Amino acid sequence: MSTGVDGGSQAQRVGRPRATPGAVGGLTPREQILDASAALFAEHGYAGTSTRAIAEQVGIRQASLYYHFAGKDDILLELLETSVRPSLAFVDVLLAHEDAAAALYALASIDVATLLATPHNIGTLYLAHEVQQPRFDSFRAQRAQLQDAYSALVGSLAQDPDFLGTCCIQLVEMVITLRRDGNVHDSTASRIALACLHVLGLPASVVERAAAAGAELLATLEAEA
Amino acid sequence: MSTGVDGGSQAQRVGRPRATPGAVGGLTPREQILDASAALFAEHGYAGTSTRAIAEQVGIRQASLYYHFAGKDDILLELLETSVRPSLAFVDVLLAHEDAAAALYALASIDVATLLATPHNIGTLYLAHEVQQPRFDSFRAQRAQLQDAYSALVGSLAQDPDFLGTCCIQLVEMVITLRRDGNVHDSTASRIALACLHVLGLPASVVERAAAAGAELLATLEAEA
DNA sequence: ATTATCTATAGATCTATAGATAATGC
DNA sequence: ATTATCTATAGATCTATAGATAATGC
Repeated sequence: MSTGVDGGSQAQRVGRPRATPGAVGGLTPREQILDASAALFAEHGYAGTSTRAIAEQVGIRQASLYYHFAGKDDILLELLETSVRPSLAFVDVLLAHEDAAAALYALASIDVATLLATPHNIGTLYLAHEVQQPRFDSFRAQRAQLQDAYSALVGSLAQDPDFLGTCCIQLVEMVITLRRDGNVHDSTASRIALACLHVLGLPASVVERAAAAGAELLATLEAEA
Repeated sequence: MSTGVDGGSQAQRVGRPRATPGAVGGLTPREQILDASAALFAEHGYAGTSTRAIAEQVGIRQASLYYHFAGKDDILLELLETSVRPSLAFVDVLLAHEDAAAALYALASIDVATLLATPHNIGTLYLAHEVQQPRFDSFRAQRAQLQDAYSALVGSLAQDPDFLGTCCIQLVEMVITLRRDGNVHDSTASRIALACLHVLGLPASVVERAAAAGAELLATLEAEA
């Protein structure tokens, strides 16, 4: 109802065209803005990125951003929300799964994969101070849901689920740093998931079995989706 | 030679006095600026804190900051460096220690304690994007030394020391989040140190023994200092 | 008529410098 | 004379709004 964007691939676009028509690549202007913002926010931080810089990257004028977004904070909010959503979709199934250790392994793997799939390492923004503002409550609430899921899974495996759940989240978010520093390998997701099992203090035999079961569960979930 | 500050507790200060003489509390103006900056940087981030806000908190005029610091970045640099230094002082002794697992436990404990002792949770700034700038190379170099120490200790205990060393650092830095959210307890340091041992995948018996030895080593080190 | 851009600009910052001034101790 | 502050300000931002304009499809 609002923007009325094209559904087709390279459909005729309505409205005044850009001064510089360059590299559109099938993305709507809105998507282009989000993509450019993600890249700049991840590199220079939110406060360190001006609306002018975003517009320049997209190839439009600074003021034109405000046709697509009410403000700079709306861009960040949308980026943050799209980066947690995918992981949350799996939480319910995993919490209901009978083997909690396997479910934890799968959740950590998925979460790492989500952060790796994110354009331009958006995860870097999770610890940005701006995110603590009430403006981003909805994002933090979603992130808290994920936190709760970790704690719930840990609860049936070890003492002190809150602390150890936080440990798991922390280990998962290590992928943000690894990615920033170019230290990501194929095995990164599985090694982090394994570290989550280890940090609980489970015996090696249990960890081994859970990792195998978790990998299988993961394959099943991916096949379904 | 430069500032020529007083050594005495409440010695007569030279120079034009403040308009608002309020709460000095034995701190030199320079220290007051650092303290105020730490508080504001931790709450609003570096880019989100103006020199005006810092000056206001201290009770001086914005321009007066530049008598004590060449620029805003110099303030951040000094804050960052004072926050890693203490941990590094112990690295050499710990690397030379015969029991690597105990040494790792002690290093993690000390590092957590360092981050907890920091005024206003300066650690929050470690992941700030500004810190990636060349301007802060010297800080990052110091932090890298700490990283190397973890990897070296892990090296004699498990495969893949780089990855697992990063896991340990990540677990240690969890204290930053815990502190920000008000979730720090007396046992936080020991629990994080224990988690570092667990994440290596060591058997429970080894972990238990190492934790006890590590705690003892820690007590010895603290007694010396 | 509608859509999506543009130009121009207001108004509010923010950092850093220049130079004046009010204390101090000698 | 020296030190540490102050006032005043230059110059460069930065966000967001107002209103003009150039395309489109009907």
